[in-house]
Parts: sequence; structure tokens; C-alpha cells
Amino acid sequence: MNLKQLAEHLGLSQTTVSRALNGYPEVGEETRKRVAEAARMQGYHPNSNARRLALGRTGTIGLTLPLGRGLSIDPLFAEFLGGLASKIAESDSDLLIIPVKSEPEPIPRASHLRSVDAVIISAPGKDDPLVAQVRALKVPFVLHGRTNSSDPYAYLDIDNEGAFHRATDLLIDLGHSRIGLVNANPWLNFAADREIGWRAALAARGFAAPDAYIRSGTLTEEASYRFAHEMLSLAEPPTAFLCSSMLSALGIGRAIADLGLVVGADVSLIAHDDGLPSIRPTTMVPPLTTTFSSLRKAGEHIETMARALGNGADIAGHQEVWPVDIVFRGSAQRSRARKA
Amino acid sequence: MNLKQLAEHLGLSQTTVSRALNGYPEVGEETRKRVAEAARMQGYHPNSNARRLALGRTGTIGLTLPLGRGLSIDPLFAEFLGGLASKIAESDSDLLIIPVKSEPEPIPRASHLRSVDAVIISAPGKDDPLVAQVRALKVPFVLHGRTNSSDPYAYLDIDNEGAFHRATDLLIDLGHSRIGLVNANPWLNFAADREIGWRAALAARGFAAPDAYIRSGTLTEEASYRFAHEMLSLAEPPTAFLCSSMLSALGIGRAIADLGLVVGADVSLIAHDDGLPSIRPTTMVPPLTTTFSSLRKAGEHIETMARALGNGADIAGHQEVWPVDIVFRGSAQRSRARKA
DNA sequence: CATCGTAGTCAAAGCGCTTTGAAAAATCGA
DNA sequence: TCGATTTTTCAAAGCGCTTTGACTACGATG
Repeated sequence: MNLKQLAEHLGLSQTTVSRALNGYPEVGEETRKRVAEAARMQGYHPNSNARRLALGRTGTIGLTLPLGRGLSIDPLFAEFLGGLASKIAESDSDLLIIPVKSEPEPIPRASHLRSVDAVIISAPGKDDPLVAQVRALKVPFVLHGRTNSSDPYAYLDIDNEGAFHRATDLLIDLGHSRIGLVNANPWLNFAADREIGWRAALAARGFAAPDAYIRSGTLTEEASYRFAHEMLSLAEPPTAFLCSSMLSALGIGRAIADLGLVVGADVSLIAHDDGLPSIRPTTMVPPLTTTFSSLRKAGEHIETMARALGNGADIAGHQEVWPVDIVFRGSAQRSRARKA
Repeated sequence: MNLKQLAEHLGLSQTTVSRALNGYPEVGEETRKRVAEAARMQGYHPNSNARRLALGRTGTIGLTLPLGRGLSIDPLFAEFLGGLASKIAESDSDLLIIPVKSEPEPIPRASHLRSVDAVIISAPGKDDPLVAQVRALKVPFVLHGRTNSSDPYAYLDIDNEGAFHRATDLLIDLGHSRIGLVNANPWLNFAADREIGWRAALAARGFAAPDAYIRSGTLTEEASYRFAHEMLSLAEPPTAFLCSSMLSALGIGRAIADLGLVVGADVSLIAHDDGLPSIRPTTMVPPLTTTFSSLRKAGEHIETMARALGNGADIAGHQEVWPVDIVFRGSAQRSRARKA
């Protein structure tokens, strides 16, 4: 059943039926009711492709999905997606997933990109080729995070640098000077920013940031366990750790316990908490000190931004950096001498 | 730049250009090259909506995304999505996310559903209204899991009942008779199947399956911790647990340790492992005995099924139940008397 | 009474692509 | 050399919707 048939069935023109269904004012109240009723009875649903073609807009926003080497999805991405999807469900738009295979060939098919009103690029890297591609295609886009592009672009980011700077400051205030950093792949912009914050804080207080104290990679429990284990085996091991995710914190905690040490009392630990409901800082022993920012909220908000951009909104006014809270809990404690 | 302009630019008809680009045989090799070259130079990309309208198919498959009360996405769903998306990236189709708000109003907008060639419904429940809706809309669909519908439908499921039956059997063989079950919401079909397996195994060996030994809910670490804690505080606590996810196992393990007991030696534990790369049974102490089935593989495979169904394939031949392996590791041990 | 405004309706022209049916050009056999 | 094929190309007709611009009633206005 299409519009034409429905119109014939009602003895009306397509124009009137179309307008009645789309709530245009120039159609009689009486007629509107009749049309709505008939549409329901006949089970009429407009063909979305025809609609989009006529409208010239797709009503769809795209989200790039980075497929890592493991091809599995980061729980952080999932959380972000959850927020985004919940807003999508409320609005009238669709959400198209645009898978992006990692490194070697990071460019998705252009057709994917062209069939959306706007694209959300999550966790972009430095000089991300994806950003260049989307820009070349002239598809409106908004980054979740930032990149090092001189041309202006829309983004929603959190203050990663500030957060890690302040977290490092806190540890220094507690008497730590050997502070290890377990971070994500430094090509990713947010990871780079965190590293900058950590370095700046250490430098400002006159402490070293040796390469031995920084490890980067996929932030799994396992990898983080290894990283922490390695660092703790140094001649001069860190007395505190900063890490980029709760999953990391789990692994670091395990490494600390492995060596017969206690988180908090022996080795301090601060993690970035994205608000994942499945791993909460308060359920850990001891409760974890964190830099906190809700990834879900970011997902919710960026949907609004993407829609606005898709409707032709200007980039200016769509560049936001959210502050990050530091929540002090038991895992960060005053430094004290400890045995190796 | 659209097809018409490109055709004019080349001094050819739209027909020829269209055919050249889509690889039809009735176009000269010479011409094809010229067209392809011009298309690249001019940065021509066909308008996907127009294409879809003309083709009558959308080239898109939909995936329902269940938004729980927390609005956050299950890591299991994410893993499944990862597999699916990786195949989507290879094939020529798009992936549309169809958010489904939970319980009260589980019906998404019909327009979402109509704009895809086929829909994948993940983790359906008993009498899932979503299944009824999709069926009514006559959109081809495939379930990831099964439901209790008398009408035939396409599905990809794992042998949940068999897996939990055999896992329970294993525990009984090890001398356990008081076996607790920490399960997902029993409305979900896979959870119900697992419970059936557990009950059947116990019944077959003449043991009771008291209500006190079963707890259901969202499978977070936290909730599972509470569940296990409660059960272990019973006058006659379980000597072994079966649980539906690795995250659960973490929580149960914490509860066991909390009471000064040791997983494996004091309380046995078997979990279902979906192959999440972030939580691996082998990194736990002791390594976890699991029923294993890769969720990612399921995601990969169901993409193929959905595409086939979208192309008009018959339901028959698209109903699969994958067997589940039991991997025996240290967390399941012979039962022995233990202090309360 | 002629005119204007307004509410309601419609026919027809797109939107950018694919595909049908036919024509033009090239190739071939005899 | 000419008709019969076989390529190669084309004009035009959709796909199902929105939207423009015109038209019809009909009561209100001067």
C-alpha cells in the first residue's frame, strides 16, 4: 500500500493525503481525521526512501564504529552508544553504524558517509584520516573528542589534559613523585591530552616523567596488569599510578596485590571513570579515586549537536569542552616508604 | 554532482553511465574506463536514497538495541555488535540501529522497521511484542536467540539448555548437590532455557532446585555479588554456583572471598563465557570453568543470515542452534565438607 | 453586486537513480 | 556488398514521496 493507493481509496489527491499525514495546516480537520484513520486501517507506512529522496535529507545520523584489531567493541564505546541511542529513540532520526576498520585502511565506503545528514566520529586520533575524508565529502560532522586540525570543526570533548594534570597534582600533594601512567594508544587524541596533563604537572613540580613510567596500549584488564607488573618490577618502582580506564584499574590492582602490596596503603591509584555501570569505583577495595565524566551524557548530548549540524547549524556554538570532576576516595593515599 | 550532470559532462546518457558504474556487461570497456575515471575526478557519489528508491531495497539491515532501565548497553550486546559490524564493513550493506526502550513501551517507530531489508532481534523474550510487531509489518527478521512462537521464524541460537544441563551434571558428578544459579531476567528466553537445563539436571539426579538457590536480574558484578552473598548466608548454602555471565562470576567470586572462602577449593563456580576479550576466564584465580560460545562469531554469522533473508531467502535453512563447549578449569572442584 | 480573502483541494513537476524497449553503430558471414 | 547479428548507446518511464502553483468554493468586505 502506497500513497497513491491510499489517496485513491479515499477519493483524495496524493497532495492532500500527504499533507494530512504530515500535519500541514492547509488541510481540513475533518479530512485529516479521515485520512489518519484510513492510514491506520490500511496499515499504510510511507516508504522512507522515497520520503528521503523527496526531502533531500536522510533523517539519519551516522556514527563511526572503530573496529580494533580484536574486532570487538570497547565497553566505553558501548556506553557512549547507549546514551546516543536513547536520544535517537526519542528524536525522529535514525542511527546508522559506520564500521571503520582499523589502521591500514581506515576509510569506510563513501556511500555510507553520504547517506547521513551528519556524522559523529568518536575518539578521533591525531591527523585522523577519517576526519579528512568526511571533510572532503562535505558531510557535516562532529567529533567526540578533538583532533589537531587547524580548520575549525564541531566537537564535544572533556578536559582530559586538565583532569590528568590535577590528578597528578593531587598525587604529588600526597607526597608521590614516582607516578606511573597507564594510558590508551597515544595516537588517540584523548590519550595524548592525558599524557600532556601528566607531564605538565610533573614538570611544574620539578619531577621527572621517565619513559619507564608510561605505558600505552589497549586498555584491557590483562594488558594493564602486565604494564603495572613491569613498572613495579623496576629498581625504582612508581609509588602511584594514574590510568585511563576502570578496566585498567582492575588490572593494576591485581598486579599490586600480586606483589603482596595493598592499593592505597602501599601504592596509590587514580583512574579515569567514564561512568560505566558495570564497573564502579565505589565497589572496589579500597574505593577508587577517580577523574569522572559520564560517557553516557556525552552520547546523549552529541546526538543533539549532530542533529543541529545536520540541519545546517553553524560550527560555532558547537564546540564544547566539559570539565572533569576529581572524586577523592580511598585508593589515593599519602606516600610512605615501602619495601621492594 | 549527480548522475545527470556527470552524463552531460561525458556526453553520454544517464543509462550508460549508470550501467558503466554498476558493472553491467552491456557497456564498452573503453567507455567504462572513461566513466569510472570521470566519476572519480568529479567526485561523483550516487545518491543512496535515490538508488534505494529505484532499487526497491534499502541495502540496510536493522538491529534492535534493547535499552535497559539504565539505558546503558550490555557488554554482551556490544560484543555481538562488534562481530556484526565487522561483517557489515565487508559486505555492501548498512547497519541501522533500532533503539527499543524497555518494558513499558517496547515498540519502536514503525518507520524505523520499514526502512530495512531485514531486522535482527537480539536476546528476545518470551512472547516478545517486538517479534509480533515485526511479523505484523512483514519485515523479514531473524532472532538471535529463540522465542516461544508457534509460527516458524529464522533464528540463530546456542544450546543454552544443554549447556547448563551438562554444567550442572558436571557439578553433581563432582559431588555437589546444592547448586546455586545466578541468572539473567527469566523473561529473556536464553535465561529461561538455562534455568530449564539446571532444573532438569538436578531433577534427573534426584536433587532439589529450591527457589532460594536461584536469583535473577541484571547480570552486573554488583548484583551478582549481592545474590551470591545472600545465598551463601543461607542455613544450607550452595556448595557450587552456576552463573550466566563472566561479570557475574566476578561478583560471585568477590562474595565467596568476602566470606573467607576460596573459589574452587571451597565453593565451585561455573560461568557462561561469551568470549568477551576484556574478561577472560583464564586470567581469573583460579581459572574459571566455563560453558563457552563466542558471541562475536554469532554476530558475524547472523549478518549473513539477515542479508539472505532480506534477499528473499526462505526461513527454512535459517534456523540454527550452535552447540556449547564446556571448558574445564580450576574453579570447579570436588565438593568437600566446609565450615559455615 | 463585484471583489477579495481564505480554507481546502488538486494536477503536475520534481528528487536522482535504475531499467525497459528501441534505435544506432559496429561486426560479421556469405 | 548487403542483410543479419551483436554491441553499444539512448530516451523515457518508473520508484513513492513532497511541494509548487493554480484552482474552486464560499463567506466576508467594500
